[in-house]
Amino acid sequence: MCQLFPYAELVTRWLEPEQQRAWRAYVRMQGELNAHLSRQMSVDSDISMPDFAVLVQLTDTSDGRVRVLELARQMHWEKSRISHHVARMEKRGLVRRENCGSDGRGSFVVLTELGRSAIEAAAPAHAEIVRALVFDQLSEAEVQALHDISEKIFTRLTTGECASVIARCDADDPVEVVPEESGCPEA
Amino acid sequence: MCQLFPYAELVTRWLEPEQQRAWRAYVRMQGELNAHLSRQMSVDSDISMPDFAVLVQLTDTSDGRVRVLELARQMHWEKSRISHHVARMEKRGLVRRENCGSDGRGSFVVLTELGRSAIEAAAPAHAEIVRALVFDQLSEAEVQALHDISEKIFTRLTTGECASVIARCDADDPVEVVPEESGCPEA
DNA sequence: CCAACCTGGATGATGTGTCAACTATTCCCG
DNA sequence: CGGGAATAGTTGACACATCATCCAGGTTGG
Repeated sequence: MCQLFPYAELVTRWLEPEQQRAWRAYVRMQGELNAHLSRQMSVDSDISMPDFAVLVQLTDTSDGRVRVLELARQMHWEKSRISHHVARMEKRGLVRRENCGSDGRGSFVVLTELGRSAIEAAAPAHAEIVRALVFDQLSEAEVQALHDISEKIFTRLTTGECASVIARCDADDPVEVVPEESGCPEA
Repeated sequence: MCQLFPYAELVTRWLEPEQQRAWRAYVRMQGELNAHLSRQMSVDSDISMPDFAVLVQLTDTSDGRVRVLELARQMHWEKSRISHHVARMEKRGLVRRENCGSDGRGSFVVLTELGRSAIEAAAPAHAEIVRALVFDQLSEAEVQALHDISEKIFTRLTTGECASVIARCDADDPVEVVPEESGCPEA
């Protein structure tokens, strides 16, 4: 009755006991949190989390228009993912594609009015639920720890031999991670 | 150039600055880590992460056979998810379905030899990569913090008004979370 | 016994993510 | 200028997740 979750036996045998407890707790939490945020988003607005993420990027630019691959790079998505997703969003009127005059192969993704109102409607509830589910549970020290832990792992992921996905999108540019407090491992 | 990631403006306006930093770092890390683990798993073995999770559950039982909904409950998956996934795995020979004698509607999911050897082949590399990507980056204190943070959020997710998904599978039984060191918030 | 209901599970539609291949442009170099 | 090579983006096939719906086998109350 202790195998509430995967990784009970096989995996965690090669991790220290505290490590395996932490890993199982993390994986489980992360899965539930993602599911919960997605569901909540699609319940109290008409968009999904991926829609939301795209719309945020567009909202962040002054003119609400971004080149497709630029979007991919900012979001750490692969180009086919962004392409497919933009196609779906276009079908629903959340964005629109426009040809790029200066580069014949390129195109812009442009925020529509519908898209703008959709994200404005969705954002407050999302922020609220993140606060309620995550930050209301944590002390200041834990918030700091969450940040540091995330940065360390992320840095490891985008450094050295394992930059795979990311490498597909920004090729030469290793990845724009602000060191900020690296204390970077030997890898 | 600071909008490396979603949630830059719209969302995080309603979180404290340190909270928004932590949230963005977490979301980004979590996305990359999931992607990386999945890719790695399918590169150096013939199974996916979801396959792996199912196989772990089966391996954990003495006889390698579990009722479908029991599996769903253990993994916090919804029944249709497990049903679809088992169907795909069956097609590849990793598991097999067997009718349940004592209950005419029920069926067991049974680990096959192929399934057993698949997970035995996949597990070491997976454990190794988790260690390398995660635990090699963290101090003991951080491992502890990761555990505590995850537990707090998970507890909040599975307590009170927001037990939605989970509620779909274990109905009456609120959820089997061992308190273990709750220090549970007022929620 | 049988009708209403509940439960275990399967199914189909749709949205999403990944990979591999493809097209069309632009760039670069001779 | 011309012919690769790189770049921007699309497409199709497939794996995966969710939802709503369905069905068959149990359970219960009359």
